[in-house]
Amino acid sequence: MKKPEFGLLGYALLGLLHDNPSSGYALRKVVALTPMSSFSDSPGAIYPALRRLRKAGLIRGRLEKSSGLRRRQVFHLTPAGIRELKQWLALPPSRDEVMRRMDELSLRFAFMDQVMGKNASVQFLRAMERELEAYVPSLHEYLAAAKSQMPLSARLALESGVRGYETQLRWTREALAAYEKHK
Amino acid sequence: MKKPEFGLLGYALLGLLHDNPSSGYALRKVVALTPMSSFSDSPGAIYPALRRLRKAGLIRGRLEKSSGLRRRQVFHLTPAGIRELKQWLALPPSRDEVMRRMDELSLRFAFMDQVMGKNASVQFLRAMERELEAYVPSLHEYLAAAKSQMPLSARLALESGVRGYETQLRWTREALAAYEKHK
DNA sequence: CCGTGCATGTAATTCGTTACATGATTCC
DNA sequence: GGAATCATGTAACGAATTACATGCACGG
Repeated sequence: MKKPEFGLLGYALLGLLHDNPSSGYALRKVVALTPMSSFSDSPGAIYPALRRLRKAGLIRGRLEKSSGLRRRQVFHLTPAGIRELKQWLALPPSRDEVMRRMDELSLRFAFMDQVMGKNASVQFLRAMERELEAYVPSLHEYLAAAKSQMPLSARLALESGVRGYETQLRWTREALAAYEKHK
Repeated sequence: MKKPEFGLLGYALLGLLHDNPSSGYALRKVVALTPMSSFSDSPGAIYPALRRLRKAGLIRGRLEKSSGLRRRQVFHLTPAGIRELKQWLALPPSRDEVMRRMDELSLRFAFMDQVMGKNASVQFLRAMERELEAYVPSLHEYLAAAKSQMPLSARLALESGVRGYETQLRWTREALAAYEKHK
């Protein structure tokens, strides 16, 4: 009996619903109109994802007839949904995530303060700092070893990736400083 | 009659095969051991992708019995494969790609010098610079308008994204400078 | 009465993932 | 003889994409 998994989109929706119970249509607009646009706002993505969450008992919908329009359903988290969201947010950033799924880490962190509190945010940032501090030097090593045999554009593309991780590390440290000052 | 599409992985494989005809196993190792690890190196990803490319006539395999091991197949691009690769590489970076698919742009650029020549690389970078110059200010606007209502971690997560695009823009300019000097 | 915006959904297809299966060779 | 490495593949499943379908209400 394996634990069911909900995609990144599923968790994104849980996070959005935690603070603002919303209809599917409203969620689509949030995804489309904010810098969450790495997700698809197509109905074929959002509505099936909501149905999966509902079937798993993580969200419940209230039908609203009031506003003269077509019936719409406002979803909110159930206690099980809150538990699932917190469990996901509590995962510390792993090496693998830092290397290949920074987008998921950003998403987790974005919800962190509201759902888990500032202490959890600081823990999260510290773990991310550790992983990045280990990963960035290994990228530099690879680059130093490989650069001489690469065409210019390939080398530059690789350097662009390394820059990204360095920027992320700098950001992590500044974010930690922001929490320090905030206390 | 719609033009068939090959996934990002398909084009990655075409790009790798352009300079180094390789077996599926060798391609898996390249994906696993270099910073191309955003792709999956699982056989369930690589082999079906190769079969699709072969069926479309973009690659051909030569069976090698020589080395005592199990029979292995070394793939190389056909003329149609080279055409398809070039057509993909010739696409100028669009606004949408800059916003949500920077990974694909990096991949295109990595193969650019070898397959299309340095002039194409410069054209590509100039277009990317234009798109980023238009996009970054709009992100700043959004951030300025929204930041006051956001919890700290959400604001910081958003700022991390903006930093990423700024870094990318700086990199683009430096890359252009590198090509200037190279001439 | 027609287009636009609000609002929800399904169908076909494609692709990736995990897990499994197979087979040959070399090293210990 | 058994583990590790080379090498290729399939099957079941899950999830996203595009495209289509539906229905209500309001403004011009």
